Amino acid sequence: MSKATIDDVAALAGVSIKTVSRVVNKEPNVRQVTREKVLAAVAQLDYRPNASARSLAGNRSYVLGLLYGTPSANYILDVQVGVLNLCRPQGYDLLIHPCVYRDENLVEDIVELVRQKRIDGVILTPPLTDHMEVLSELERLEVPFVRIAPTLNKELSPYVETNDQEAAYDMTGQLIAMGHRDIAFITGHPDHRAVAKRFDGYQAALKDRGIPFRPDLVENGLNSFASGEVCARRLLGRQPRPTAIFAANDDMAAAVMMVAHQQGIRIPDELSVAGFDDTPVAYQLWPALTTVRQPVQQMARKAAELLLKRLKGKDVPLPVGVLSSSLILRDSTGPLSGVAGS
Amino acid sequence: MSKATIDDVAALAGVSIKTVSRVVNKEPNVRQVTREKVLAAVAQLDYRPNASARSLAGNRSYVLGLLYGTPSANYILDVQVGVLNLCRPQGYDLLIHPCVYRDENLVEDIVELVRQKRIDGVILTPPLTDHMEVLSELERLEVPFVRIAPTLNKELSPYVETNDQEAAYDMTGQLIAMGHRDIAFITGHPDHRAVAKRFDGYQAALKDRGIPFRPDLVENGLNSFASGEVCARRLLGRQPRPTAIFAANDDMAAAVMMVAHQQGIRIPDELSVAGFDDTPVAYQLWPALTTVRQPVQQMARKAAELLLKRLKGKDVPLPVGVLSSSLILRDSTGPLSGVAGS
DNA sequence: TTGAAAGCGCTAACAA
DNA sequence: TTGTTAGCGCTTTCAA
Repeated sequence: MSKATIDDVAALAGVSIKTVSRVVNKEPNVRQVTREKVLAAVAQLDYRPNASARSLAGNRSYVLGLLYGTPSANYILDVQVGVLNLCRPQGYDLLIHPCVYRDENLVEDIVELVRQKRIDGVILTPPLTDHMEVLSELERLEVPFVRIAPTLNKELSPYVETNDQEAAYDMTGQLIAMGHRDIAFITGHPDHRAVAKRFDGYQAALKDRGIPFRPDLVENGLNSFASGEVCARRLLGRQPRPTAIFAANDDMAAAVMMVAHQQGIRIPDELSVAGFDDTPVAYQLWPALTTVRQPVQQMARKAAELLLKRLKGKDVPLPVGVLSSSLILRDSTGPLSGVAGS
Repeated sequence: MSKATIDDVAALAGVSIKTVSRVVNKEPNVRQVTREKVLAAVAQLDYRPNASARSLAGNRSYVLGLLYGTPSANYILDVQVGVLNLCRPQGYDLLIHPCVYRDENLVEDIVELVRQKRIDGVILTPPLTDHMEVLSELERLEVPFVRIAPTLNKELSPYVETNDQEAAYDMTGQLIAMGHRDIAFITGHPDHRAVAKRFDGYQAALKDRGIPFRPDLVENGLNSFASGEVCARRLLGRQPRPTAIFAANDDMAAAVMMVAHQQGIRIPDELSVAGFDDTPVAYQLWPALTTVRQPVQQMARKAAELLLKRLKGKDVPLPVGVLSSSLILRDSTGPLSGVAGS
């Protein structure tokens, strides 16, 4: 009973294998009685279609590939969950494929994956979303793909994005509204262009509020805690010292908080700190970190949805999903003590 | 050129397809000249064996399945990386399969995955490692599996484990050596038996050092930050107040630190805090958290290694891997101020 | 609405 | 050391 094939089912149900195939694949044009007969046989034999045979004959695998560089664990896991939640109920599984962005075998690895496993579709996360070589290779392979938060060549594929820039703009606006004028910014990793938009939002907010931009209050981080620490030390040495620091991600913001603690700078009384991403770290810090939450799971789910739609031929011309990030105001930001608000 | 088959290669190389198959699968008994001819043809045609055909004919898929409940993102990602590092170079890919431990479809889902995708082997992480129903189903399906940190029925499969209990023992010993006597413990989620061993280590250390066990200094957490917060408030209300709190994981330890901060209790002067896992949170907290680091990636790698060995028939009788955790002493623990060390 | 027959591209006996 | 011949279990024309 452990390995019934389509022939067994057909024999038991007294129909041809083609009919079994129709029923199993939920195709139309099968009489209700026939369908029921087949389903009964399927149940009785505990029949499971063999994915390999199906894949070989049908030239598709019911497997999606998830390609990612090495962003944070939480981000990736959220993406995985979001994608799986949508695609598993539809019979698709997920093959994961972490990549090293600067690896010379990057493209070759991907080609191998797609061609060998007959991957039906690919989902890309930053910074791979903007790796032109990868993108053109995927096009050459004619495998449909969808991108989460791409920044370049958006016409190349369906994609999902958030309003990062706007969120950074709003966060900066909040700080300004609290009375801050000397607001520093720690940028993200240069490979990670999505993160660059956050800096744009910061600059735009300053400009719109007529706050002079101080280049000495910008430090370039690499998304890591360690890089944030270096930036924080520099920024806290500037004169006049910034009264708020906005980091392009939570890890770097956490580093700012640590440096501030070490230097006896009180948060938020003497220094407000804001991050971006709302990682678990954010609420485990003390004081809890003000940050921006991206709906990562939903983005991934939406991306999977767009991809599956493509696979099923519903060829909507370049569908695009836009989801909103939200400000999470916690305790690490506040009005300057002894400073009047604006 | 995009879809050469084994026949094309055979034709171009002037050999039979069986010979091509031999070369591609690195089988012995092929003359060097022949091998080179074939490899040249493979390169020229950019031939990639079709995984589905291979799987169908050979009755195996070159895909491993990773089953996990919902432990932390970092843990899972480390496991994924560790497994992939070992299995990708050997031609195996990884299908991920997050499970809901208490879901009634749990077993059915797994059966479907294994049978449909013809998964060659399965890797289990806690708490699924101890889910008897899942285990016996896997046995019935006759799919080889390996477990990471199982606590029950260890004879059922190869497995990899660490010396959790010993590490907890050592950590407790450290606290005692620093002069602490009233050491509290926050236990982990009851489904997660691996975490229970940490409590055993704590108790053993107290006993061996002749420190009376105070049941009022034990609180039952659920591995989450929120549960840790509740436990911390209770523990810090006990009389006499504990001078150290050892939590079964970092998230709960982080909660202890937050509550201490809120109550104005200085760390480590008035309270030492220790965690377990060395998650990124640990060093982003202030003061940085003393904790225990498990070599998760290496464990996963080892697990994959044991599994692949099994698949290749080298049937070592129940191989077992044991790796060591290490204490990471940071700033959240220290001698009591004004209290003489032991 | 149903079925018959022909592969999909490979591996696995078995021969030679 | 190499080749021949069957399938693996499905999907897909194309007929009926």
